[in-house]
Amino acid sequence: MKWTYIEDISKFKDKEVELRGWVFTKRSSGKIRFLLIRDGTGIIQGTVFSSKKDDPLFKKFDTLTQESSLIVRGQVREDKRAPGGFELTIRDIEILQIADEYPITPKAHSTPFLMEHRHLWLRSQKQHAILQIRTELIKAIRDFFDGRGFRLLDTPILTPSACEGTTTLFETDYFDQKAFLSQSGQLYNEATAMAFGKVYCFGPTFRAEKSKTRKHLIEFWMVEPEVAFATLEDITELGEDLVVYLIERILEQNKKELEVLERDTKPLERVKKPFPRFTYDEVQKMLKKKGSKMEWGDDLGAPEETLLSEIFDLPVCITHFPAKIKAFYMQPDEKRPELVLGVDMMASEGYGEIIGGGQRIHDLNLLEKKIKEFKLPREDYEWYLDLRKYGSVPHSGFGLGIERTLAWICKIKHIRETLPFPRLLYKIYP
RNA sequence: UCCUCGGUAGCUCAAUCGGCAGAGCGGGUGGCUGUUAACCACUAGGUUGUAGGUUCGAGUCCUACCCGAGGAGCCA
Repeated sequence: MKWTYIEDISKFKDKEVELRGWVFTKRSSGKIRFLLIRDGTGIIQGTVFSSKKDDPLFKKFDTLTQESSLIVRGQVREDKRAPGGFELTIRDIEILQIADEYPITPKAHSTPFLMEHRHLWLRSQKQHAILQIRTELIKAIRDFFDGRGFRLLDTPILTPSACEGTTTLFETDYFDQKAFLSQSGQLYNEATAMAFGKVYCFGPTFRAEKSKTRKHLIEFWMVEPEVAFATLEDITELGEDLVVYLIERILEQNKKELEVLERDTKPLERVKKPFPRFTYDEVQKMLKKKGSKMEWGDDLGAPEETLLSEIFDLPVCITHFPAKIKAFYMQPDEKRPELVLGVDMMASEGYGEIIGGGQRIHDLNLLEKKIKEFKLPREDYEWYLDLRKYGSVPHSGFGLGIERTLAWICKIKHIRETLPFPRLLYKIYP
């Protein structure tokens, strides 16, 4: 008999199949019993009928507990009464293991309890749907960049120095030296961009920041493109194209999952180019008018992000930030040197910043000056300065946070559900 | 790191003014031929986060600590 996955079940109408999976739930009603089987690709209801009370199949059924592993064989039938439209008439049950009393019941549980059982929570429908979208999102990101001729060139996770600040870095031993877990692949990306033209890296990022909010993770994933010769304008457009493409792909490929999550897809369907685009000056004035306490020179806080998404129902791009609130490598605006050519993209529906990037300094003298101003150890940046000595060109890039993007697409409250095993402030179990 | 709230059965919660620690779900047993978080009956299940204090008496009041949640700052 053919081993079949539940997602392919519609191809086997009226055929005998073998399913391998786990007990999702079961119900019994005298001489008919219902078994909901999940195999990772879907859930199907199996039925056992018998006129005999002591039928051996009933006896087997009765020993099954939630999440017991098994192999079932039977005939696929179309049945409108069954969730999913197809049902399995069970002929045989082969038990692999009878599960202990399963901690996650079909009733309500608190988040702390579920997080303690994250390794099991992954089997629940909603969590399964989110992570299913995650795998599609990652595939879509790869397809977007690969389709545009970008080269995937991953940057190191162990790095000899801080890219930006040192307070938020995880430190570890590297033989007799110190090493830090990467906070961004950007500086290395700039080197590979000068070698390959347009590149991206996709990997985990580590921030020892003691932030405890629904938008923060200690370990998160980021895709970072970097393009030689690109300006702020070019890179902003690339960011828009990427986000539009990702939303389209998920809407196409993950209808079932979005339904499980009860996600209203209308706000996502609206995500088309061009996004509203403003300079920092304009945004600061606009928000001030709406009651924000943000002064010129302040970064946007959580209340400002909420306010922005109340005004616009599309993601918003903000450019030309005060140099003081951005990183040392940001290219200053020619007309107003107190500003830098950075761009942040705020997701709609209050999800906040998903993209941060901009144009990088390509002038050697200016970069040297900035390194001094930011009191960075020059010896750590010699290789980075080399990029400005040997054929320097204007170039730009950005980073897109995978988990924040996914939280927005799924419209879930907390970012911790967007990856299989989130690392949160002080929390590293399981 | 700061502010706020919380910790009672395996889980989710209740317990009036300080006065016998309870319910639903889950588990077990039995019943039911179409269940959808099935239903009905019975049943077992407790060091009330930890340590100390006040009191005739503390789940409840006080002190310290531990753990968790929400929010802020910072960021993607």
